[in-house]
Amino acid sequence: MSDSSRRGRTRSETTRLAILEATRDELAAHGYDKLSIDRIAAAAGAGKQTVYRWYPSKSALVAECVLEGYLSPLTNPVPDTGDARRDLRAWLDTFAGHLARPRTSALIRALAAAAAESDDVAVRFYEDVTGSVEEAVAARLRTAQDRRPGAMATAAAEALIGAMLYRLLVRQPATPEFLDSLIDTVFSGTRGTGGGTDSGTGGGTDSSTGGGTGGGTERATAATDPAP
Amino acid sequence: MSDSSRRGRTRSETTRLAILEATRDELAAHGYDKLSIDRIAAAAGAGKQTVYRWYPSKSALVAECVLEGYLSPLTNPVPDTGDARRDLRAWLDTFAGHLARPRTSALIRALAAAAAESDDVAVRFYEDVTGSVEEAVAARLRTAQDRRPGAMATAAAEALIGAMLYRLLVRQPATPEFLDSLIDTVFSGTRGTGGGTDSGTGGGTDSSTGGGTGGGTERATAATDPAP
Amino acid sequence: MSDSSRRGRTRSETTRLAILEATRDELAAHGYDKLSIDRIAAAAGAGKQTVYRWYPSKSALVAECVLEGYLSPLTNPVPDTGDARRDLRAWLDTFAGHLARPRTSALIRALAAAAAESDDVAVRFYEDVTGSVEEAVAARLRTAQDRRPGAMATAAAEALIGAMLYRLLVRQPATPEFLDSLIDTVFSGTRGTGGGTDSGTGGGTDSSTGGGTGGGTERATAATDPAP
Amino acid sequence: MSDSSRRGRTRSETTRLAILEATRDELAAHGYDKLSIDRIAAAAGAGKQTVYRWYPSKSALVAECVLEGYLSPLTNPVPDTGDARRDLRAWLDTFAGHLARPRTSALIRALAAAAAESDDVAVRFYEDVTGSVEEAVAARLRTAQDRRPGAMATAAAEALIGAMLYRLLVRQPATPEFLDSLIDTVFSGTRGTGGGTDSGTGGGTDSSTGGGTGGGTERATAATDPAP
DNA sequence: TAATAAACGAGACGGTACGTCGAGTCTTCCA
DNA sequence: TGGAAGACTCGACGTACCGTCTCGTTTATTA
Repeated sequence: MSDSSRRGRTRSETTRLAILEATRDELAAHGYDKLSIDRIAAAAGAGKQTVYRWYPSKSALVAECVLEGYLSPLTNPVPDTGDARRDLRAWLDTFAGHLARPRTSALIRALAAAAAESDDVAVRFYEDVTGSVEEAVAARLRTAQDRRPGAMATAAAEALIGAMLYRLLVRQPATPEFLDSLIDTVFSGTRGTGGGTDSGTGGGTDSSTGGGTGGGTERATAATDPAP
Repeated sequence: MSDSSRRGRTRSETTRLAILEATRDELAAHGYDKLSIDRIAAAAGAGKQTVYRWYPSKSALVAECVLEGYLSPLTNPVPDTGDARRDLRAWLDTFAGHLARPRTSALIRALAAAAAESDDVAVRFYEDVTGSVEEAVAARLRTAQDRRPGAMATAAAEALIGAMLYRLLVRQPATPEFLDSLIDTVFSGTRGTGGGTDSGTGGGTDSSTGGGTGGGTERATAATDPAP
Repeated sequence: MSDSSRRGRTRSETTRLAILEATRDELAAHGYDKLSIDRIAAAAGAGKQTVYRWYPSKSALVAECVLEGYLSPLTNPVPDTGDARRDLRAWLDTFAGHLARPRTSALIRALAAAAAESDDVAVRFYEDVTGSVEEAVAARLRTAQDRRPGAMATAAAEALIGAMLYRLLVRQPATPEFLDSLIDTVFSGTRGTGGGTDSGTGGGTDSSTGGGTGGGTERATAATDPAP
Repeated sequence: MSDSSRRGRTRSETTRLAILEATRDELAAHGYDKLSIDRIAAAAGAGKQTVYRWYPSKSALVAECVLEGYLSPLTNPVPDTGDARRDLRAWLDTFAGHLARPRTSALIRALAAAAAESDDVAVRFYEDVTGSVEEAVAARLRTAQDRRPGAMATAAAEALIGAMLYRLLVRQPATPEFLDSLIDTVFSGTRGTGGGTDSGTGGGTDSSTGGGTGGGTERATAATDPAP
């Protein structure tokens, strides 16, 4: 192959990884638009040219980090205990736990900024990170008893992820109460007696059941209901 | 007042506005992290010092733009025809229409980047722009017949806005189908486009088959309405 | 004037001089082609941009140094005691003394390199340094009793200077013996260290004396002549 | 021997020459301090390592070029017709002719710069190029009828060469008039009203024709004398 | 006829300096 | 005395070469 027969010294894997790690650290420490290639190269013990040889731009570098998985401590699996609502609530909690860590939140914000500035990063970000998270969430919704159809599962997953990202961007903490309300929104629609956020709207519970709609929904709702 | 009695030349309103407009244009044209104060000053016909006199940093400048309303063609009112689902669907459509314009999307993305990088901008962004949009949406949900409680209305509003922002960031178009699914998610919870998708919930079948969109929405709305 | 009415901060004379001095030192220390603008700026306590603002290239910087007189410890006056030969021999000795100092020789070599690489520097070098030296030497020759005509005085001056420069470039020391021979060449032409060296052509002696031109020359020649 | 019995591939003469030719071309095209080993290697179709294997530095490379004779189109023989003055004037003309060619002058200037920057190159330059030229000129002077003694012949030769080099460095053209004056200076010492530059010195004709031998030199001197 | 070893082209490596751009500060003049 | 113009220091940018170091290949010599 033309590839294998290429002459000249081969690319140093060690250096490649050192650069990516340095980039991740810089990203967490200074954010996307303060990224300094000089600093990254120095931290990686590499020459600047070596960085530029493989990554023509800041965004390409960040994109590679994404691809390499350095930036996705987010992709934890969605549990499956049979109760979709409870499962997603648990997953959401873990997710929020990650985002609450200063380093991770800085990283995600930096990544959001990178995605905002660069189409390439945005697409990579979507395809390699949030897309897969989203798909995992959507898959869990599809396999729930209510058999939520594909498009809706996607929309629901994006609503969850989008709301979390939004809170992160505007610096609003994702409190347990908020997560509850979010899950309620996705699982109960308008009938939000909420997973307990609502107080004293006992009637709400009825109405939800009264919906007479899905047994699946019912059970899911019931699952998170404090009082069966 | 001490203000009015201050000696010397008074601040030039003309210049102030020229700076803000130049900033907005730069933001739309180059994004947040490529903002150049030099360019802004030149475009505004102002000295750099004049810019720095009033705005100590890039983010303060952007924040002022936000405050001034240059960046919020987004705050269009939520209609109220009595049908909350239809109203919000309509509002979402308008919203998506704004975001589909290249200049506006560039602006919002730049603003998201600014918010990601700067706490100050993030808070301003929230308080002056998305917060009020969110509140308008939440308010509409609260006044709906289902009397969605406060926390849930907020969560639902953020789910809508967050999903839209997320789509913007990852460069996924907000198709009408997606908006439909989003509204369905918020209004119908688990029952998707129809209860029929659920396993063994006969009642749902009708609505799902009724499918389509407009009709579906109608029925979906009806379906989730606790009190017909 | 358009110049005097220019607005904005005025050029800092302090900085200008610091840059030129740093350049001179760099030139003596590292030579022309190892000049580092970074180092010059740092040594001068100036920003690189300030250097580049005023001097678009290394050669322009060096040329300015020349013009400013930093590089011409060479222009010592040619004495005039009435004996041109003795005067120029003395001047040549002083000249050689300068060139023997390591710092000065490094500077001149650097300058020669700069002149070799850049037309601009070459012309400046000629007009501001060697040209004036040459003219001083030529002037002394013209005012000698032999009234050497203009073009020849120039050629003789360039022969002297050129020979010195050549010795400097090829690292040959300018010994007193060499300086003697050089003066002999210029003042006695073919007759070398003395008319007697010629192969018995008495006429030659006549012609030289017969020139009638100079008793002065005669005397000057006699001065260094071993055999009167 | 140890040399001939060495194992392994032998040095490629083709490559060696290609490198030297590329160096010469680079030198003429860009000058000494802009020499790029990268470019030379590329132009020679050689790897950088091959260049470095044989020439540890830019100056060694240039020195080798000198040694190889690539840089000495200058060493043309000094004619010997019996009239030293006329011979050297002719040689000087040829010499000036070489220096007038842009490529050659660029090469010599580059070489002067190299000599200015590097002791090694300077010594090589002297020993292999100008030294031999100088010696040829000096030898012609010594065999002249006036039997100019060794030291003076050297000084005179260096005066000629130095003056030419100086003119080259400061970008002053070596006009025929200048060459005449130079020859006059060396051959006539103080009495020169200048050979060719002077008009109306009929006597000059005689001297030139008078050729002969010793008288020739004598007469040549006389020829330039305005006053017999 | 192998095995061995040096030189070869290619080109990636850690670095240094380049010349440019922008940030934010500090004058100087004008209105 | 506010504001334009613009020079200042500082630091990062992305590029060009430096001289060194693998790579895989080619060509001699030696076993």
